[in-house]
Amino acid sequence: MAGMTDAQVAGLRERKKQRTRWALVDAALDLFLAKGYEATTIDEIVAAVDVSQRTFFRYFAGKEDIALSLLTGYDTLFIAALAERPPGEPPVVALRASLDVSLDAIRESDDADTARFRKLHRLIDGTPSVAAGQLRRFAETEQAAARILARRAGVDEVTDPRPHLVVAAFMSVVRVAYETCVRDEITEPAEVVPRVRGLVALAAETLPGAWSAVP
Amino acid sequence: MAGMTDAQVAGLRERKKQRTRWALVDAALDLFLAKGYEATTIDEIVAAVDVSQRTFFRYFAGKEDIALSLLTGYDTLFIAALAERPPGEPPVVALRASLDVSLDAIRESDDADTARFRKLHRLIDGTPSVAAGQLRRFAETEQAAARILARRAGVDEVTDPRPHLVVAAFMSVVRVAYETCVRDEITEPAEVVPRVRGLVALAAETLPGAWSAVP
DNA sequence: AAAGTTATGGCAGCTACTGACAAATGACAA
DNA sequence: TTGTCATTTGTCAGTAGCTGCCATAACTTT
Repeated sequence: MAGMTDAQVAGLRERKKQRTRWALVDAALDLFLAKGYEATTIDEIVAAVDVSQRTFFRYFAGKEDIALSLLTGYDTLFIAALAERPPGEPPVVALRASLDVSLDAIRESDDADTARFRKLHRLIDGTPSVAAGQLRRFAETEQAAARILARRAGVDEVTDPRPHLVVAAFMSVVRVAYETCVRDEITEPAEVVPRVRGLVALAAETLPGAWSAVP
Repeated sequence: MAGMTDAQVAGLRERKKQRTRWALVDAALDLFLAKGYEATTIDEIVAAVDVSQRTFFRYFAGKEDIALSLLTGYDTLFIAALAERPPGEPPVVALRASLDVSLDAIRESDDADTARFRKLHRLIDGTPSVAAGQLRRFAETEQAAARILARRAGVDEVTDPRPHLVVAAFMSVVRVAYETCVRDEITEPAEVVPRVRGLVALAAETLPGAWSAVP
């Protein structure tokens, strides 16, 4: 795959939109890293790409949105993969397999997306409002995943919270894994991916014992 | 306890500050519920209490902050309780005991705080930006709790992520519990508290099996 | 009662964000 | 090619969140 961000074949109009979209993202990430997230204004971003401010807000909901826009593709991939896992499979197995799909996508991204991934990880480190945006993304993905697992298991997600509990615990482990990467300034996809896998594996051996330990 | 929000004995100045602070909170919550969170402006809140907008921002960082300000006290209580648990205790036991402390505080709050609690729960339901603020609060509490558990266990929190994993999973269960309350419009502390305890107990029996199920 | 400390108010200003309308630009068919 | 249609873009005007600055008012202390 050449990354999920390019619009293979399409009309001139669509290609042009994608170009300005990613031009805005790249300009924003560069400015954020150069002079700080809060200190960067929308006006500076749109000036670098030479579009109007109004156009910016037609593409993105705000600064936080453009900063994290790279990751929405991987989230979508994760959810799509989860929806196609065989129904008989245990929840955690399905979640780990779907996570592997999105991690593979991160590792096999093209150069442009890899560069954006690195920049984003450097940005999140030391920018609380972007980190807060991350939390929102994880929560949305969690919601979608819980719905899928509940349907798979054939239970009503309103009366039975167990699918949601499993997904929440799983996603929180993934989140902690990414957070340790940010903290240790591990920005390379080739290093991030195995670390996330490793922490999920560690959680799988650690957490069951931690919960049941009631002396 | 008469709630953690009143300033027992103190100078006139301090008492006055607490009064305007909670007057602002109550005015804000009422306005948010009456005409919607986004539709309520800071100007309307300060007009109801008759202070200047500038003063508002000396008390609160913004709308999100004032909406969730009631809960910061309970968070502080949770962290303080966790810090005083005996060091030999297993992490999850310490976390559950500390959670009980903050849940007891919620149930034994005075009438004013109970009313605020109810309003806040009604507000979060259907107000995404306030719900997002909740996520940030939980993340901050998680950070603090992880640090305490790491010190207790005598491990370096940088090299050993296990304390953080346990706390993250635990806090995510608590968060899901609150979310189900909001979804089911359970606003009464007397109903919220047992439900949170129940979901934590359910997680304790469900999650270990879910993680280890690797056929 | 005076001096010192701290909270408040008023203002000026910046930035994020939105609605409405007009101009430009790509899409498509005759 | 040209004319028509749909969509995108720019401009403008306005609202609201938020901050720094300085003078004034209010409590505190001696």
